[in-house]
Amino acid sequence: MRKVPEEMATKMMAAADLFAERGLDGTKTEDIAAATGVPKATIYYYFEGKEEVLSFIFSAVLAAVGEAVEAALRSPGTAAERLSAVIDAHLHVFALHPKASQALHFDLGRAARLPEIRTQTNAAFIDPVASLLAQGARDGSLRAVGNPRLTAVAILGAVSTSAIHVLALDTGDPVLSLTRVITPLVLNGLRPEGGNQ
Amino acid sequence: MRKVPEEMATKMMAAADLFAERGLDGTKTEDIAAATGVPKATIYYYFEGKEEVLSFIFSAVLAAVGEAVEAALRSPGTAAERLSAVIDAHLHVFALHPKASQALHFDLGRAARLPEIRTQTNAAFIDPVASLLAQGARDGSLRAVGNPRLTAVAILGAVSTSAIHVLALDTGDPVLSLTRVITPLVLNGLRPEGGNQ
DNA sequence: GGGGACTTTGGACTACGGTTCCAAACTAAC
DNA sequence: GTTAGTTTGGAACCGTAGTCCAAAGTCCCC
Repeated sequence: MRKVPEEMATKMMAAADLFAERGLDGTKTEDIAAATGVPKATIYYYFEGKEEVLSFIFSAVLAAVGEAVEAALRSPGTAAERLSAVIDAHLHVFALHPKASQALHFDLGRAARLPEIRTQTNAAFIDPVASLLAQGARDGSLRAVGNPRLTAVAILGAVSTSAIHVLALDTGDPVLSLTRVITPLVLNGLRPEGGNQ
Repeated sequence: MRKVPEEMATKMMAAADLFAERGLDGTKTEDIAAATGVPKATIYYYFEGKEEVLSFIFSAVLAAVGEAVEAALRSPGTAAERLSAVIDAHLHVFALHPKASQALHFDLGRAARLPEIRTQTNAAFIDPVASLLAQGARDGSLRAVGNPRLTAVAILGAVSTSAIHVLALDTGDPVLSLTRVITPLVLNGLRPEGGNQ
């Protein structure tokens, strides 16, 4: 993949709508060209194919998740409080890029087979949350768990599955309100023995 | 879709491996024919195309989930205990049909666009769990939650995302051992106010 | 202001694979 | 033994992802 210029990158994000609506294979390269205003030949000049366009969009979303999560990690407070901030940050990205997020979730198989996407998912969410869980065990704000990484994956699953669910239902429910469902579930779930909040 | 005879149905399940490995589009109809031993023309006699083969397999898995969950629902005990049984039952299905489950998760987009699959997911998991949560609030074994349905979706997400994660990593970890990660997370997360287990 | 390197684009073309079609053989029922 | 349904190989059709190319445009350096 050639280095994608700023303007091209912006235009390409319009393809997220198509991918979210119809999936990668339901989307013709011509459609991408039409939706983004970038002619097919030009798309192929920059990308190896439509799968690479998809992964380009995914990368952008994952970068946004990564930044949001990182900022939340640096917020003040106990590990438990920061975990709650991370969940909110994650939900914010869904709210900000609903179509791209849906595309990411729906073409998960495609995505998961791309190594950079996999490492980016780890780096953006799983690693930070896993280490946060370890910190929580140390500072006493969270219960120690047997497998922090798997626990992080479970949290990721809970957040993203329900966010996608809400986006797909498309009742006007703001995704952010999910925090009222998820955060107590997770924080109580990881509440230190005997503790109460 | 014509009524699929028993033997054909059994053979077709072999296609799950392909779908899990390469996804629907990475799988050629010829490959399906080769893997199942059913010639292409015969496949087209019974199914409208490969997407219908996929959805046939998904339906089978979801039916298995539905049965397992229903059995768990009928087990004795408080709602909390039955919720724990439901999670185990769900994990059992992943352990029993790993490839088909992976295919289901990876080609989720395809699946989610098929109305029967969507209703089957609701019927097999979301509805029962949501009503279990309501029961738990009544029998006092679980905290009352604002939105039982969304909470059920979050639980579903936690279970399936981490199960897929374990299956994909393909370290010999048995999927069933996930119960030690998920069940405490969920049950503590839904523990009634002030209660301890 | 001319030349080289890179970018942009239209349009023709290729190749692959999903799907359709068909006709011959087979099976089962009555 | 006739009819209805099934099974299959093989050929054909067709849409579309991806390739190729050549003409034009842009940018920068001298």
